[in-house]
Amino acid sequence: MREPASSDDLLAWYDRHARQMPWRVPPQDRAKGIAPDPYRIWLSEVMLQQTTVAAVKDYFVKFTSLWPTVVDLAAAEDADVMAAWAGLGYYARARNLLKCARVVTTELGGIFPTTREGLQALPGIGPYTSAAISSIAYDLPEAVLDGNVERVMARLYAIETPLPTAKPELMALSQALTPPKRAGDYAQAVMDLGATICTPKNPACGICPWRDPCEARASGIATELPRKLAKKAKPVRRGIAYVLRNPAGDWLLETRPEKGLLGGMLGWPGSEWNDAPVPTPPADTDWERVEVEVRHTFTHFHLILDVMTANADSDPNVGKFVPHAKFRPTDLPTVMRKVFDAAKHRFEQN
DNA sequence: AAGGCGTGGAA
DNA sequence: TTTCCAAGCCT
Repeated sequence: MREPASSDDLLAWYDRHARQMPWRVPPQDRAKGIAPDPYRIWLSEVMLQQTTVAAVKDYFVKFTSLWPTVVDLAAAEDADVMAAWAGLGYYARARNLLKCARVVTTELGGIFPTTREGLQALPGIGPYTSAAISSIAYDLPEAVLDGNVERVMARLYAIETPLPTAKPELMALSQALTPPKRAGDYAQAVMDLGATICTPKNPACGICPWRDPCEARASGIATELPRKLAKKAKPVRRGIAYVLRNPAGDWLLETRPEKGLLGGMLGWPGSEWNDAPVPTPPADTDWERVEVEVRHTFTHFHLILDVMTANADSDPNVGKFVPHAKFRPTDLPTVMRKVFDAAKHRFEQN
């Protein structure tokens, strides 16, 4: 009979192996009573939703440099925040980030709620993020359940039920293991374990602090868990993007509608994206097609774009010309930056 | 409540 | 090349 998993064993491992991150207060500092800044924990957790630590780090540093407090962020221009988020993906997060910052600033005096319920009432904060802020920022014993914890719990207790059906069961197991003290360190420890030891493909069971109590390891099925329902195949859609420059060298761009794909972001005018896109040139001029197609994969479809370029002085029927001096390709979402990269050689001087 | 919503790195 | 998937939320 094996001993059940203990949070103490994991915390002892975390004390020695905690990863360093720009938003993290290391366990040794935390033990001295140094508390994390709820603003930084909130910002990091929103950025980390479905996003890797490696991708988030630079964005976190940029955001906290530009906007050191939630009050600073609330006062920012929408376009500046969307531009700073460009490339990170899931742009609804950036829109909700601003909404949340403004609610906290104008209705809550710039102070984040200190309960899970209060946090979860805010835009962009769901079950995971409310638990993460509660535990990491306030040391409340709220259990986090993200992809890491799902995998660790499924293996530790050999849960064969596929996701997402197994979520409630995994949540109960996660809550049962969450200790009353050091809840913040514990939450970060399970996620570190999932990210570095209990990985999806080749878990390093030999050096896992929970190798003894792990039921999946005992049964030799660790790599098979968690089981998941099959996912749908991605369809291929096509589209046409138009890159237009006027005689002054300005670029024709449009701010996309708030809702939907790439909502609120800058982009090139273009057709709809479907099986057989209808051309929608934004100005009446001589368009030339770029030889190479742009390929990009979104969450639920593959996209192939034809890129059309032109120089024109007639008034376009959509969008706004952005002065060349103010145009930064890095302000564009990635698919639109790819379009620019494909088109730019057409506008280089000879 | 099932599907929309980004991106880049790893295998 | 393709697939998987990473600290999910919203509708």
